[in-house]
Amino acid sequence: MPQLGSGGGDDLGATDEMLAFKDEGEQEEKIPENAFTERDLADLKSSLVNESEGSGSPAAAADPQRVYQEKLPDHMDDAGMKHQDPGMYKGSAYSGYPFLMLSDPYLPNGSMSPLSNKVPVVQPSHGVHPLTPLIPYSNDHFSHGSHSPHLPADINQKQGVHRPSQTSDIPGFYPLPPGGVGQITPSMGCLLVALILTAPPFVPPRKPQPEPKREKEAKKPTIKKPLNAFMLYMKEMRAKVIAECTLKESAAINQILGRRWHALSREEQAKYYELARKERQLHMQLYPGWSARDNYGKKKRRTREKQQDSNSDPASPKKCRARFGLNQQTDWCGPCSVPQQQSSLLTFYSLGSVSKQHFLID
DNA sequence: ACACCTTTGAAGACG
DNA sequence: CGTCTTCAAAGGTGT
Repeated sequence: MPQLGSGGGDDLGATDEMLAFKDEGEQEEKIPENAFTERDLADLKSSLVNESEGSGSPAAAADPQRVYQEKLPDHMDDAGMKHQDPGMYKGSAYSGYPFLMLSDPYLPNGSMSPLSNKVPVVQPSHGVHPLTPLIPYSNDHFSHGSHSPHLPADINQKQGVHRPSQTSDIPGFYPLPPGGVGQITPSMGCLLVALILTAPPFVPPRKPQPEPKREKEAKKPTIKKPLNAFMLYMKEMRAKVIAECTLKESAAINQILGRRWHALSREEQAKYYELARKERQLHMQLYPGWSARDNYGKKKRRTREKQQDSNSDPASPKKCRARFGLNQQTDWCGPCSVPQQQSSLLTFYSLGSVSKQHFLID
């Protein structure tokens, strides 16, 4: 491992990161540390170190380019989506893919990709049913109208969107339709059969819909943004971090996840970038007319004052990169969050040259 | 009930 | 083109 700058006596591969995080004192204080047991904290730190080692390994360091979605091989490009893309996840790169691969609920016959015959590799998230896929889009999007259980009625009808038939390779991040169980093919295996046989017959309660709810349903459903790579990573790892840290506060969890994200190896991150790319493609196919702008203003945003505060943070990664003329794509900014009103040493890892530079922020 | 916090990345808006 | 803004998830917390 190229130890650049520091590294001296520490035997930990990710000394730089760890030291930087600790030395800067940054957001550690924001995390309610009293919520950690000593062991949890140790575990967390140790896990961070282990992951950091991965990112700092010679192999990772030798990787000249970070694999962002724009830089992914062309063979994974649109062509793959247009033509069934049969081998997308067949490669070894995804052999251990942690997400549950379910049948594409949008296929007319609910057929599954051959890949789906593989045993779903699920890291059983705590409190998450093992059969529960990671679902980025709310069921609301698909529960409007009996004619089209999968798509918002307005989109389905207005835009004539047909469910893509080429998405069998797309991870099953989308909700199963209400009758989805019946569409699951034998490839889902005996497990579902057993579940169905042992479970009492499910008779959906025929509760009359209250009028207000109907009004709500009549409202145009909000189509959420597709999740980006980090969001997908968070979704997968949140339960794990919560279990490790006995933390529940999302803000603190997200801070940890952000660090872990940086500690991931390029290859690990590439998996999520690729998945996010496919998510976007699927989203585009499902909602061709949708724009992120559609959701602008649907959330009440914080006050202008707050926004300016956050923007004035001199240590935000974006600002750091911009400030020092670093490449937003290839230069990874190390621990950038520094206590406000305080000078701090920032560390940048330029992937091109595998060099490391320090900048003093005032 | 709902905004805020906190993270990264994508996309739109804007100068 | 570069920069800024907004939103995506999540759940405790505060108003």
